[in-house]
Formats: sequence, C-alpha cells, structure tokens
Amino acid sequence: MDHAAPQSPAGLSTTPSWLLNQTASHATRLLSEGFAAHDLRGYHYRLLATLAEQGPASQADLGRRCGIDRSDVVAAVNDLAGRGLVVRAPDPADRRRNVISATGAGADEARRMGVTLDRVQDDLLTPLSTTEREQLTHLLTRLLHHHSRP
Amino acid sequence: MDHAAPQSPAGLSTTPSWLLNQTASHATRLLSEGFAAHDLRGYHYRLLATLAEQGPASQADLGRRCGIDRSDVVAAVNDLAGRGLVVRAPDPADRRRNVISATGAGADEARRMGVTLDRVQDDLLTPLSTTEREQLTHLLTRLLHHHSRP
DNA sequence: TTCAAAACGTTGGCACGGCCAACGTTGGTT
DNA sequence: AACCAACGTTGGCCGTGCCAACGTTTTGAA
Repeated sequence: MDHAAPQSPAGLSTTPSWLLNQTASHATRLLSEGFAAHDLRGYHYRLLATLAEQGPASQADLGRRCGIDRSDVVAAVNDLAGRGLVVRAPDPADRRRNVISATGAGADEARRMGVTLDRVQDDLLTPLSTTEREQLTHLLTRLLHHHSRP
Repeated sequence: MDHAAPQSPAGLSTTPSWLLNQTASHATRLLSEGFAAHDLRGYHYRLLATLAEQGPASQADLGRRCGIDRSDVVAAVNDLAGRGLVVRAPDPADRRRNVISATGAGADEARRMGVTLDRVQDDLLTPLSTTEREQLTHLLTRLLHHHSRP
C-alpha cells in the first residue's frame, strides 16, 4: 500500500535552513562518534584545542573564545581537570579568576583529537572536489561573518 | 590586559564541520524565533507541512517521512491534536495504526508557518547572491545525499 | 493453521549543545 | 565608601535526536 519514501519532508528538502541543519547534524554525528573514541565531547575539544594553541586563560576568556557559556565551561573544565588534561589554578593577580592551562597530556590529547577532526572532515566532504570544498567553506564563512556582528 | 577576541575557536574556525554547525545554529535560532510566534516548534512544522502536502498518514509513516523518531512523533501529534490542528483516528484497516490528518486550521497554520519559513530563508541568506544561494543549496544537497544512503 | 517475527503506538529515559538566572566573591570607578 | 562590573559556580530549561521496552495487532512462514 504505502512504500514510504526515504526521508524528505516534502517541500522542506530544498530549503537552505533544512539542508544546513541536516548536514550539520550528520557532521555532528560523525564528529561525536570520532570523539567518543577519546571519551570526550565537542566542548572538551574546543577548550583543549584553544588552550593548546593560545596558551592558558581564565574560564570566562575560554568561554568567550570558544563560544561556550561560562556555566558550561565549568563542567567541561572539571572533566578535563579530572583527567589531568588541564590544570585549574587561582590567578594571583585577580582572585576572581582561575587560570586554566593544558598539561602535556592535554596537549597530546588535543593533537590526537585534531587528527580525528581532520579525518572526519574528509569523511564529511568525500563527495566534494577540492574546489567545491573551498566554495562551501567560503560561502559558509560569509554567512557566518554576516550573522555575527555586534 | 586581555582584549578578548570575538569568538573563534582557534584553528577550528576554518573547519567545514565547525562552519556548518555554526551556520546551522544561526539558522535554527532564526527559525525557532520565527516559529515561536506561532507557539510551535520545528517538529510541529515538519509534521504539519508533510500532512498538508501529502495527505493523511500513520504516525510511523509520518516519522519516516519527516525524519522524526516514532516516540517523538507521539508527543508532537499530541500537541497538534490538542490545538485542533490535526486529528488522530484509528485506522479501521489496520488496528495497530492511527491515521493522522491535518484539519482546516492545521492546513492554515502550515501555510502561515511556511511564510515564516520563507522569510527566515531570506534573512539567513541575505549576504548571498542568487547564484551563490544555488551553489550552497547544490553543495549541501550533494553532501546530504551522499550521507543518506542505506 | 499455528506460531514466530515484524510493525505499530506509547512511555520513559539519555546525550548533546546552547542558554539563562541567581548567588557570593572580588575588582575597578567614582 | 558605594556602586557596579566581572568572575566562578550551581541549577535549571529547551530542542533535537536517539534508544529500549512494553503490549497490541498483523503478516509470513513452517
């Protein structure tokens, strides 16, 4: 009686926002599957990578740089500190702040997760040529830039 | 001391998966802000639009067509039925199934939300030319198609 | 025809990213 | 000194996307 089409919400399937969300969803899935091998999540990687690349920072700064809410930074830093990937120390110059630094193990893990990240990018973009990948990156960058102005 | 850069997770900012997630995030935000005016969410629109365009269907079929889990369809249909946008009736031909149909009010609401959807698309794609919008749509469609083959 | 497998609706739960309000503490301004 | 801003922290909420399990009903194969 009903052969049940794959999955394509009617007219939605040509809608940019729909396409965007679906592809992003796939990307997130692939990425979190990859990160699961490290027993960590996206938040952890963002923080770890930022610390490894830009050096120690306060939690508030970290949150700003990573686009993560202060309250979520707390939990993620707790996780990372609990595994010795990161060290939380009071800032002697400003007692409101904690200075977060990546440990050696943390930097290593950041590197390893970076490899995973790269692998996932390739996975994700498999069907696209180099030129097309650049096109996509360019278009998305422009959209993103436009929608991030105050 | 610290001037706090905008928000750009180090090397991540050039990563397609990152760009994808960020732009999708903006799109979702815009969309849910738009849908909030209708006091409904994305799930509701997907179901309503599918019903309005393709006619009545069982919950399982609806879920398949919309890419929504069966269990989530239950709740969303409850909401829609509670507002008279949709009717849930037992299928006489198969007593396992409920036949879901959009009411007149449901079809109206679907239309109205469709307008909101279109407005949000324009909002989202403001900085892109027509050609570029087509490029983006094309690229995303290809990615999506590639990653949805059983 | 009988019996096992599959599909259905439903409940309840979890993960993840994102966001907000509130509090006590500490720092800077005026 | 008084006020306001920033900080870390707790605790909560939302939306999307899953999964497991149950009882009911249908289908298909022995």
